[in-house]
Amino acid sequence: MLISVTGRQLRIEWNSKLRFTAASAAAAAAKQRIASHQAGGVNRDPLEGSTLHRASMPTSWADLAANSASENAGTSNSTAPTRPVYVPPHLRNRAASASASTESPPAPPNVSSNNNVGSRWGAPRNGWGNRTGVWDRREVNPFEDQEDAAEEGAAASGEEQGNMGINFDAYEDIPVETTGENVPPPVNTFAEIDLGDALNQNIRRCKYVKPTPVQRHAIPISLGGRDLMACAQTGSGKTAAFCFPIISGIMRGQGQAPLRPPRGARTVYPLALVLSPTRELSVQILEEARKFSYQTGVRVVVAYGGAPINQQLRELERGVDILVATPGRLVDLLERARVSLQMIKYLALDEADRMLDMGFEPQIRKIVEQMDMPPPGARQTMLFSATFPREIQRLASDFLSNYVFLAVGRVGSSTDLIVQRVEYVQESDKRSHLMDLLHAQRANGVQGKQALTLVFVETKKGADALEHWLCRNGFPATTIHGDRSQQERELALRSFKTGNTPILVATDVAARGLDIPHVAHVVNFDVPNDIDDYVHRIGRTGRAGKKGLATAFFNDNNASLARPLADLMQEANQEVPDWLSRYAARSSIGGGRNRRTGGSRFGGRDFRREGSFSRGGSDYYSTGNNSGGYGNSGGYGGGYGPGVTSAWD
DNA sequence: AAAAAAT
Repeated sequence: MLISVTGRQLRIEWNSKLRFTAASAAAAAAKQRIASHQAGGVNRDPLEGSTLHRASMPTSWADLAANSASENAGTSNSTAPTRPVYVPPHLRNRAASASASTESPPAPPNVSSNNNVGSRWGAPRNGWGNRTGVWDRREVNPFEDQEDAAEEGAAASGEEQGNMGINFDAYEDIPVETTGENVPPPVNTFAEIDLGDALNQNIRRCKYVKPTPVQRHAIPISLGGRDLMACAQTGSGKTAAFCFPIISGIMRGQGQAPLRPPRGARTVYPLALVLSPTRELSVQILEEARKFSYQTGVRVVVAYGGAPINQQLRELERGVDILVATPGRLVDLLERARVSLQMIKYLALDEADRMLDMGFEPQIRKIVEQMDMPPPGARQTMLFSATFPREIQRLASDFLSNYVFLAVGRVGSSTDLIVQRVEYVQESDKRSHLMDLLHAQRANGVQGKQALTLVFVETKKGADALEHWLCRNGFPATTIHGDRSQQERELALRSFKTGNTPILVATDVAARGLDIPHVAHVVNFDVPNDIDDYVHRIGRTGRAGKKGLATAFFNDNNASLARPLADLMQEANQEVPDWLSRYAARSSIGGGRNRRTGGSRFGGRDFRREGSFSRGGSDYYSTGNNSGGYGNSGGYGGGYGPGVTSAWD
């Protein structure tokens, strides 16, 4: 006890000292990085990335020694300060699988006496590096529920297990196109890709039989070391598409990394960063990533606002390889120097258009460009966005290096998975109309877990009011919006997912990315002003290839959406009511400012091509390479032949 | 105009 107190005090003292050196070291590192980058010294291929780290590492030995000394001061088995050794995750886990059941598994020789292994794995007391083995006993089994369920009822098929049962047939005719130089060819199966045993096992546990279109294309591109700009929505298998290459890359331990940079002892150095717009989405990504990285030794940690920071700091101190974060909280952590981005090899931006809509561009630019993150080319960057407007194009050219552009058609765009209905409902009739729908649903016996209803409203107050009203009228409802505490939000989401309150009233906080199985019906109680928001909202149903229904309450207040809505429905082979067509014709006179840009069923297209078209030159990106251009499903016998070209006509 | 996000 005394020792730990002493150790703590010592660490605090050292910390303040180190803060000074950390700043100058970071500056030196940045200079060095820029210099080596300019000199071409940075290895652009992460698959042989060892030079990357060496080139960018600060080498102040004195600071390292000081750091080691301070870390060792409070512990009993310390010897002379040793050189911090990086042990890649695949080695960390080696002892684990061999001796998971043993009480005290043997430690790899290079770890055993290393209390200063460092900050990435956090405080010595908690980090794996300090324990007798590398097995993280605290790693909870993310598949527990599922395995329990499987034991109880052996009949539990994939289909029964929520989003595990993906209807792959629905994906078959999703059009995909890639552009860029030397695009790595897509794969048809996970087996074709060398992701490693541990990851393959997790893929099996997830019951993923076959990669989705975005995965088929994106995974080889990322494994090939290329940057990626992907137009795809959540629900298309995006999370796995960026997680698999990251986890596999980290496990390969590309680049014997190195000495721990001299920085505050409590600074952590994640290898991968995933940015997402909302807290709930971050949590969801975390949960998926934990499944994928189970027993790989790769640690995933989440950081977001609205929750006590201390708990997140403790989690970080236990070590982090992949950090999932919302921008605000991450900036906070960076400013406190609790997180350094120096070691980032993978950067993934999820729902980038959403993040810009929410005004995150300054934070994102700060994180990516103004802190200590390696520059494009020295890291691998994946940018995901449902749409591809000018701002995203700018972001792409600033953040990415020689990237591959990948456009995946909307899930359900070419099938009738989501039945869209638009009903003309006056503002004052909305509640009773909703009640009618809910009664009808109940009468049809569609209720309970299998039929969750998600009701979107425009305002937070409106959400609360509607929730109350529904509850009073015998429909168990809950609500999620930005005025509720994070705890309330998470509780509401859980209660909805479990079917406890099968109606969720939500603002746009829930519009994008959230994957809730069994949402059978999305009601746009208030129609959004932006067609993209509409697309995202209805995308909460018809997930993973299942059928869904979307009903919109439309009235005179929504005139501006008439045209894009009618167009969209037509594209999706939905029946467009006559009155809506008339509305659309009337409102289109003013000019289609709200019209979708880019290709019909895709969120956008590679603007580099448009650029080359408009310059009148040859189409650089689609000629003279092995895979650019329309209908680029070469070598990929999957069933989307005709769909690809027609989607662009 | 509203929503989200750091405190």
